Amino acid sequence: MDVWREFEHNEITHSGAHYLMTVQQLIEEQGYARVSDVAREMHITPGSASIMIKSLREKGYLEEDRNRFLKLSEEGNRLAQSVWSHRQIIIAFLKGVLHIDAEQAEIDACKIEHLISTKTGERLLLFLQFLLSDDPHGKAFLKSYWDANVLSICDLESCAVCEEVGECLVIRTESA
Amino acid sequence: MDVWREFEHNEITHSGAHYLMTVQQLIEEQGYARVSDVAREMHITPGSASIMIKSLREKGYLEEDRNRFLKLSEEGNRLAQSVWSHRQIIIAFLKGVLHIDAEQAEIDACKIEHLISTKTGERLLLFLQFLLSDDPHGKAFLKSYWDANVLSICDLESCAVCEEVGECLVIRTESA
DNA sequence: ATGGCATATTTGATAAGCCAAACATTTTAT
DNA sequence: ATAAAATGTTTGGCTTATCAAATATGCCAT
Repeated sequence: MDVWREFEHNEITHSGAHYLMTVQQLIEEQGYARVSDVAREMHITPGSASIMIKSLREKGYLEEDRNRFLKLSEEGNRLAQSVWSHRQIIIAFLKGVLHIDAEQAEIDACKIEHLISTKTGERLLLFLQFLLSDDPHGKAFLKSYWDANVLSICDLESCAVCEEVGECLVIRTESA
Repeated sequence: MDVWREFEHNEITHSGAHYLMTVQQLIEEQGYARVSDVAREMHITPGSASIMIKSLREKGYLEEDRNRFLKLSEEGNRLAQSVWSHRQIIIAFLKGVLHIDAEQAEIDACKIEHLISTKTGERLLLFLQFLLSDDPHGKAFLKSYWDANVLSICDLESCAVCEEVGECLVIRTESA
């Protein structure tokens, strides 16, 4: 009961998820991540970053070595990966199926990526995978759907299934 | 830029949306809504409700008559209606297409209903409407998709397109 | 080894939204 | 008409996550 209060009961907050993903991204891009790197990247003050990162350390999502270089714990990595995957899947669906423009798709995905359940993420992925599979019904359906609805109101330059759908699924299935 | 900060920039907060929908629901069900009715219905203290309702009044979403009976302003009504429609559409998609079980579908929908853009809600509705239309590609696709994927992992008692999809769409198109 | 810079942390403030508890007001019932 | 019950508001406290500004720590170069 009180489904509406579930809004706060999440594995990670929106803010927390973005700290973790930023650490992951910085390590990938430049090999390391310190408090100030995260702050710069996220456009928040070092003070805010310091406090939030301390809290994420205490929760076991982040670790710091003797030289103050951050890395994700196993749990932190799992979380960041999960949220990131959800984002890719949602963006692929919004752009590739519903033909939402890229900017809006990213905003929508960013808002809900940490809120959808594992099950929903999983099923949405299966759905997209089927649409891209060799089964002819998927393509026939999409074509028919776009012909009937979307093309007439579509504000995208291209209405083909976006490349990103394919990319995302590859990345996701590799890392899963 | 800073897409992740968009999370806070919404027309209404999660909490606010539920206050408005509760007022709407109470008026429908019992003809009136006072501060204490809303508090009781939402399982929050009258103090909290008093403060939040004052704030929603100041923002122009709620009005109070001389006898302290609440009603939605035009803007409040529009917002509540919009969030409620989004919820119905998302639930219909999660249950009817992805075969997420009812309980999880409601939780997921409740978390994201106030966060998705108007465009996304609109397109998702079109998508569902097409799936339910007379066009044969929709049905063929769904059957093929479920045969290939979902039936094998489906934990629902029934895998037919849920009744709710139809209901929701009727309600929505009537009120739109 | 001392000044200067980058980096990190702490402090005090803010905003939302909840709680409990005290207080105020209004309605109802006798 | 007055006591009791229902209803509404205020106050102070809590949490999360931000900011600005002050302070601390460490590092490098002269």
